[in-house]
Amino acid sequence: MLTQSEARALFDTINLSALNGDSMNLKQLSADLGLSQTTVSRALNGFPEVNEATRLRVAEAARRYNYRPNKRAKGLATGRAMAIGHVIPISSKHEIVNPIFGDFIAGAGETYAAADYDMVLSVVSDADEIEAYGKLNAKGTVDGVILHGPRLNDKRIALLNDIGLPFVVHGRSSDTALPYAWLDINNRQAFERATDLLLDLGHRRIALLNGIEAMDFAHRRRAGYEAALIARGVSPNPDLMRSDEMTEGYGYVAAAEMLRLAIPPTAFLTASLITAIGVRRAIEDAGLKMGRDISVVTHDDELSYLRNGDAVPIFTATRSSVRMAGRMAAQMLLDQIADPTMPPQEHLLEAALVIGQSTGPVLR
Amino acid sequence: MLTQSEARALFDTINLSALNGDSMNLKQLSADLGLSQTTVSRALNGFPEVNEATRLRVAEAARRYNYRPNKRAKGLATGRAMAIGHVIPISSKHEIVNPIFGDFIAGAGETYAAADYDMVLSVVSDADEIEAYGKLNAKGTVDGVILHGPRLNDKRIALLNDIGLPFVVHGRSSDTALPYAWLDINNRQAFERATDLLLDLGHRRIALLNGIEAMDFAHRRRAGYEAALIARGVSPNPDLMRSDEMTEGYGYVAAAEMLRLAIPPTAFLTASLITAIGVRRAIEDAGLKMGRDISVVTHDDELSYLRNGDAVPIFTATRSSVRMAGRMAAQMLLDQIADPTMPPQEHLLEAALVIGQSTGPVLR
DNA sequence: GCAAATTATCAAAGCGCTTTGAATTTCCGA
DNA sequence: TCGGAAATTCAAAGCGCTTTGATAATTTGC
Repeated sequence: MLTQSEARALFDTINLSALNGDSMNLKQLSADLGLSQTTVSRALNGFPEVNEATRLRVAEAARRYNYRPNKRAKGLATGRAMAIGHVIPISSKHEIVNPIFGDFIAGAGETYAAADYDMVLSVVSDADEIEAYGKLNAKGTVDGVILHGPRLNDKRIALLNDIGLPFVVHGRSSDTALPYAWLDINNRQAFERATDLLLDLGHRRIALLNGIEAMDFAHRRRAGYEAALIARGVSPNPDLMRSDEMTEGYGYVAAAEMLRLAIPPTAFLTASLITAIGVRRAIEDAGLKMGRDISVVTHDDELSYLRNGDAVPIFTATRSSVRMAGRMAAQMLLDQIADPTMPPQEHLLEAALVIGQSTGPVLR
Repeated sequence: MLTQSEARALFDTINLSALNGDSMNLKQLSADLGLSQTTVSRALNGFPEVNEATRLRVAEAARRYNYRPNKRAKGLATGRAMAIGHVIPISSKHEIVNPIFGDFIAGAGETYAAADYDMVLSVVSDADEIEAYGKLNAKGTVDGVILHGPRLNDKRIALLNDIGLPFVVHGRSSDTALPYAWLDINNRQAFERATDLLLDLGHRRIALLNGIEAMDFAHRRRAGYEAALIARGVSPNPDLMRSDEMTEGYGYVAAAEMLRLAIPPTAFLTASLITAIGVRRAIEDAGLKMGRDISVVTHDDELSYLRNGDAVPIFTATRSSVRMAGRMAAQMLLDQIADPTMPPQEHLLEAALVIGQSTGPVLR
């Protein structure tokens, strides 16, 4: 018969951790190895002052016990969370929980995983977004954040600067005085080129189904569109411009209405593939054929589950992978965290203009 | 002139924390209040043994200093991570980074936020998924996980049971012996009813564009579809069944091919709205009209940015909000964590069958 | 062959919180 | 007015890690 403490001692020597996950810890592991916690910790973290033979022995034991340093303890000791935050405001108006976000997150997640960082998502109501950053920062939940969906003169940028939490903006914010790190595509130029293409094909009544124009990207796209029109002496027509959240239904309704105008547009420029799909539906409902009767150019974020055709694109499009953007933005942030003295990085990606089956010369 | 230590002392009394986030902490706060850390901690955490006047004084100071307990320290002391994990395997084959996932996450995120839990996303390569759970568990990163995209006899369920990490499955896994917590929609019945509807309309050649059938939900949907056919004496025709990832392109290609058959189908049953959009494109490309020449029924997850029409649905559909499912699954998991003795909860949601403009009687 | 330098290891403090067990204060009825 | 119960508050230990500042073991230089 064992005494209670004997039983306890025996129990402790048995390796349960590999099975039930009840955490082998450093104390236990170093006791088993007959080493100090210091040495074991250093062996595992690649410090130079530990004997190579010892290191091997430690590594082997760690593997056998499936030992993984407790994240909270490590974080508390080092002062680093090893996590990056993404705040997702949820509102009826502007849904950032959209397909673009999913792909961006996937890309960023790949980068985090490679660097052994976690990704923390905070879903908050629109009103609580500002507070959410303060909270993440004060609680020390994350080492940095990615800022999504920047608006014109976005006040979140100043906030993050003030609280001193490293961040990278996916997109840019016009009229923001402070320097800040950002990764954006050249929205203005992309839409200018897209509009140019349509003008080259003889189109003069070109409709713009833009995203919400309080969003910086949409603002820039409209600027590109208007600049291209004006450069050819076509004055932008308010009847042919809409701005809304980029849903399929928006594309359908807006296009259907415009096609019923006395002088309907001959081409559409839309802000997302999903909206373009709505436009196509409206075109076909009107008994017309896309690419012959009506041209469509869209922006294509190369979403993984919504491809714009295979070899030959369905839609003529300005194209830039949002997933790649996620990977890059995440890396920028990790770099900045690793070296906080670095000046804010800026990254402007050019979108490709790919020709698909949705555009053609204007009919006379 | 101040000595260094005087300057330091002064510095310490100034409330910088509210501005720069350099963490007011419990020690500092209780020193300022002239109270012990114990009392301050208890005041903030609502323990009964603290004087109400004191509690007010503490709360007020905490607010003024924007004090938020350090998450890692709290977690280390309590042994709880206050975080839930979602593992997202990323592979070329089966993209879980799909629109459904985004909405589910949004729903779950709402529940977590309300309970002051964080959401941790782990993006891993397909091969690393199993290890990812072990890692999250051993490091103590999360208190539980949601299991996504269960397959038939999914081995991840046994793994999570073994390591003792609380989890809830979004979906179910047929042929799994162990009891486990799950939330699923009644896929079988939904597709049985959808097929019934088409049969009632006189259709006999009904095509099924299913999801990947290694996935449990797709397996059940096919079972429902076949059961309905057989009940009416129609034998399932392999030429009219496909199974693949639910993209738009898949819907288009599969439908286009089937419409070229010697005896083409008169109706399609598809697994997602996106696939249905591809089917519609194929129908229109073939010069036919959806709802008149060809009927389409789809499953609709009520994604926030991809609505199936407004008042009148575009597609006749089996409908169930995946966002709501996210909310519920998250709550189930939190409940289970709060009371680990609870037997695993099971939740079966029925899908609504809503009639849209995409179905009609078969043409003779 | 011995002091000095180098290498390998360790004990203990500290990260910021919670919680235990004890100490202090206040309140009440006898 | 006094002793015990109730109400408050506190000091200290502990969560599992890293890191500092020794200490012990081994080599090296002369």
